[in-house]
Amino acid sequence: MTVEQQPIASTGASTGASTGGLRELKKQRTRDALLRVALELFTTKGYEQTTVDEIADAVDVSQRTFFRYFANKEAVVFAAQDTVEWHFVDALRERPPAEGPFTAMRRAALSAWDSIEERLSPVVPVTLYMRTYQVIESTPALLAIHLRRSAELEEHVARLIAEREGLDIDADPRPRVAVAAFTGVMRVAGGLWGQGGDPSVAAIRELTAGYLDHLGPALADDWREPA
Amino acid sequence: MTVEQQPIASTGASTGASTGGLRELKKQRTRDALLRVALELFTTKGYEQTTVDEIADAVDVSQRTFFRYFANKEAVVFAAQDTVEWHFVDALRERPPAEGPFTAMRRAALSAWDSIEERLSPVVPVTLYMRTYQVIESTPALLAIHLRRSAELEEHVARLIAEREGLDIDADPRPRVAVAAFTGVMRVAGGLWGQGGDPSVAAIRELTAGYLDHLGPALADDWREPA
DNA sequence: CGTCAAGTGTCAGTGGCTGACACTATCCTC
DNA sequence: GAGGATAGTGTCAGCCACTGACACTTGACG
Repeated sequence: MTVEQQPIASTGASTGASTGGLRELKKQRTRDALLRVALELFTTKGYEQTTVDEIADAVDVSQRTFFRYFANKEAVVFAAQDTVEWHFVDALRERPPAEGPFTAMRRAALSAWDSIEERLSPVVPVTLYMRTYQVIESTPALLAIHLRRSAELEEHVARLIAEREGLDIDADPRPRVAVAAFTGVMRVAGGLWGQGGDPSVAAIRELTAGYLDHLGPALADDWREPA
Repeated sequence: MTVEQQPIASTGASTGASTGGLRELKKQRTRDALLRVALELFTTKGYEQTTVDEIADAVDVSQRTFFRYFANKEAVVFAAQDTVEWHFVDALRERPPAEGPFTAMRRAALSAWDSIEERLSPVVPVTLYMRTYQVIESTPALLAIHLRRSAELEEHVARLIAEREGLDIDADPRPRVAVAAFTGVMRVAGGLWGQGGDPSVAAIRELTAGYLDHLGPALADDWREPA
């Protein structure tokens, strides 16, 4: 699985090209190679079954070098996830101020899924990301970290919502509470999608939309009316 | 910090005494000693600054023995948390069927805090547990695991709610959605309590109650009315 | 071209965790 | 109460993630 250095010109954008020095370019290539090889290995033989040595060997660098590019083994897994999450935040920032908080979050999530491909593919093929997400959901150690990262994102989003509504986040509990409820539902959808059989973007988009619709009814204390 | 074996009679209940053989008793004592020494060290010098060797040495057993009692270093931390969580589940089971799902969860949480002391103190002093919880909230690695455990608990609670309401959990999304929103809010309260200055049971109880009250208003899309 | 700095490999070491195996202590039976 | 079955423990060797130190190589730039 060795990844040979390709001719300089053909590198496809990648993360953030910065200035075009040869040094910078090689770094970019190494990072890309490590990222893709790692995800490929994780999705085929499993996260815990893959050692850092294997990844490094496949890219012909030392283990030490791997750790200079990624703070730890998990960091590789969440490199793509990071892009996806910021994509959602960006989408939320673009919602018109007239929309209420919940509507804004809902529409941001859906529109983010619609345009995820363009944003993600320079970093990593979308299908590889999808498979990676399934690995996250099914590997306890990764799921744990994913949830903590989600909690951090949640805090970030709560501040954004507070700002939107012109509220002091430490005085008014509603931003955090609303966001907590929202991301709670998102997580349920994500979890079920991870177990379900359809690993497409469309599938998670629809699942998300459906579950969000049930939040209002679910909080009513009387469930005699069917969902 | 060596913990010497006390005379047989004076052992205070502990986890689950089972039959009174000498073997069993020694095991119980070792486990207890490991648990308390570990929590004491974690809360004083920090989780990551404490090595398993230190804990084992303090109890005069080998590192290997530590790992025979606890699957890993984290398991010690969550031994007490486990008791607390099951206490909530038990409280939920005791709510009258007439109560709606959300009301039942809310009251179960509050009543669980009211009676946590009796349930917890045989395992570990309550103040030690409180300090441990703060360690969890402030140690990224532990927070991650805590969140994953919460997600598991959440699934369990969702099944309970579905059962209560006579619903098929795979057909009706409301149980999972309601529980996700509920525990999302609980988590926000827990997080803020961890940062705040008052490490008492009363403090988290009140914080929880207050935040749950805001869930309804927070989901309304119009926040012009103050909370 | 030569100097400087950035990037890399090697090495040694720490900490969490596991399997194997021999040893010791309780238990249970005769 | 001796003696064998069995549970629990210590020791040892080893894997893997990760880190600091240091020497070496290679692109950057005057």
